[in-house]
Amino acid sequence: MFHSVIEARLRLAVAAVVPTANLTVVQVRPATESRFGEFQSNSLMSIARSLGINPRQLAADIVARLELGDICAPVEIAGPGFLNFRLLPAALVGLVTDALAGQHLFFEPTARSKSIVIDFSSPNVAKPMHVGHIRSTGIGDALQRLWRLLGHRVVTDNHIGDWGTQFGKLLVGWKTLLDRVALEADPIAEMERLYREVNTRCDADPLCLDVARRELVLLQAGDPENLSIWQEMIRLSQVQFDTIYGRLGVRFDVVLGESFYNSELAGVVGSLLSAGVARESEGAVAVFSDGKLAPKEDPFLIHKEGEWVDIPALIRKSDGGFNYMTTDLATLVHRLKTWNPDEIIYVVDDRQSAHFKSLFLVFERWQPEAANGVILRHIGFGKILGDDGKPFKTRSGDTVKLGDLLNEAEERTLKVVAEKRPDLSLSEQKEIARVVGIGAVKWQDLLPNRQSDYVFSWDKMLALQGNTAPYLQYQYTRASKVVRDAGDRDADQGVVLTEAAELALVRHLMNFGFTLQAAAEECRPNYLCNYLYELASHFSRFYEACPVLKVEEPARSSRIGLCELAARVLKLGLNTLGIEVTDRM
RNA sequence: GCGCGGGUAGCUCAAUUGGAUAGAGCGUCGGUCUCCGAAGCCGAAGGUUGUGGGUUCAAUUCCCGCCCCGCGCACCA
Repeated sequence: MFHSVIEARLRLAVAAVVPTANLTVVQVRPATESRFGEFQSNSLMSIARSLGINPRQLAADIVARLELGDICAPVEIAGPGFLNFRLLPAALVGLVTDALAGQHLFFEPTARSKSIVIDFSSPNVAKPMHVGHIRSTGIGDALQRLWRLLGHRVVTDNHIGDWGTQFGKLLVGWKTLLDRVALEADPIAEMERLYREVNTRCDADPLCLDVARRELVLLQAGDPENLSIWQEMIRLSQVQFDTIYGRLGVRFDVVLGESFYNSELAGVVGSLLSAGVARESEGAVAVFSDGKLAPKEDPFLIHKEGEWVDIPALIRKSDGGFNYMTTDLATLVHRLKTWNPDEIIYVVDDRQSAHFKSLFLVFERWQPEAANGVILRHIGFGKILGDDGKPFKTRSGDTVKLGDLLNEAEERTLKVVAEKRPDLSLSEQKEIARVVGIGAVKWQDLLPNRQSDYVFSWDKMLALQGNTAPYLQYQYTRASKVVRDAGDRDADQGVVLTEAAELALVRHLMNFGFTLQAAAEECRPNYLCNYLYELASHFSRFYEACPVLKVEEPARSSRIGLCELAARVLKLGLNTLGIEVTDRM
């Protein structure tokens, strides 16, 4: 790709002129405006600054050493020291020709493949998946697709909540209140009912709480009856997970729930104690501040009533039970041992950022060498809000179940499809409604910057105009329709790029790879969303301005080719976000 | 109180992490189908980027103060 060629050669030139320069800061990026050419570099100005020399003079010296005559017009030095790169028309034509010949699709796999574990979704056993799971699931799935597309080795791991204190109450409910018929009809709803009923009883009756605790202890001790009930609850929940993930097109390489690590937890605590990282406190075992960080940076300290006091991370409760910190440490160790990854990515709600900060620090203190060899990243995200600016709920104030949400998305879309396309059969309409409805939910979720909250709106996500999944999917159908109607393209006619709309489309296609890489590295799927929306707009303008099937050769074949490439990039890009396309809608 | 996010057009959000004249969508107003799919396209209006300083060729972005909003702050995850 031209981007990496230009960047590599620019680095060579910089190294020749300034041998001491840090070459990683030398970066080339797509030009912000077409009048600046195809690519630009702003890096020389900061290098000049750190060297205390005139940036334009430095730029002139470097440009004199720069060998790009085979692909670029003479490099322009603009303003205080920008470099502007304009591709030769033949280079652009060559790039498109190669793409049409199947040699690339405007991106290239990484030269340095990493292995990455991605932890996302993490639903709980015996509870319905709800709207809160969209974000982790959608963002996590998009990220794993992105990293894989670029040639990295990815392991996706669904860390299911299949262990914990809630099972005491669930067991009591199962043994005393279970309605077999209801369980048969809707197992999740029945288990949810059991939990709620026991929970309210326990709030009023301490005796009930005691019973629940006893059931939990029995479960943890391996009591056969409780164990088999627990396994049945997991099995029933897994059916729900599989249904939802099937509809979302999400799959995991491994599903290792919290319970998988039970046998490791005592060892983790023992190891942390003997390493001197943890100590006993008020009957519990906890990790305290080691005083090496400034109080403000230290997650194990908190400012209260005028002084800094300890807020240790608990790894064993005073009753002997373990916390999720302990489980997360055991999980981390297991992942390192099993996959030896370069990076582990946790796609979890931003509200848990303090937990991950603590987790990573505890691990560093516990196993410094291992921690040194892996990058641990908490990829957080904001909440989904309703129209009222408060967390998104149903009218009656309940959490919105994910299955219901997907149903509604499909139903609402079906109404639109039935109205717009009465000529299609019902089954075709339903298939379109499925693809568009699910796509709309995902797009709305992936489009905003992940760390900010966003407002959930049926009307906005299903709107047929504007920055929505239906708009992109529609542009895809237009492009692919032309390609279908065109029959075989005459490759011998060559690629001709004369119209402004053609050039704008090609320039944008060319930036696909740059965008994929940025989106993956920053773990920001919205970069790809923005890119694809712009691509769809560029295509639409091109389609409006340039007749395809009705124009003389060689423009005809050339433009069919552009439609084909736009369609392929749109489809691949959307698929990388976990969104499907249809040929008709 | 302390920490972490956030505050950008009437509304909902971007801004490739310090770049060139801060961009989209919705809404408003206007134009555009005898012509490859109008679920489209074109145009107009709309901004002191919460606020006050600072750093520099350049600040929505980095630093400091202040004002609002959300979230978190040992034995739930």
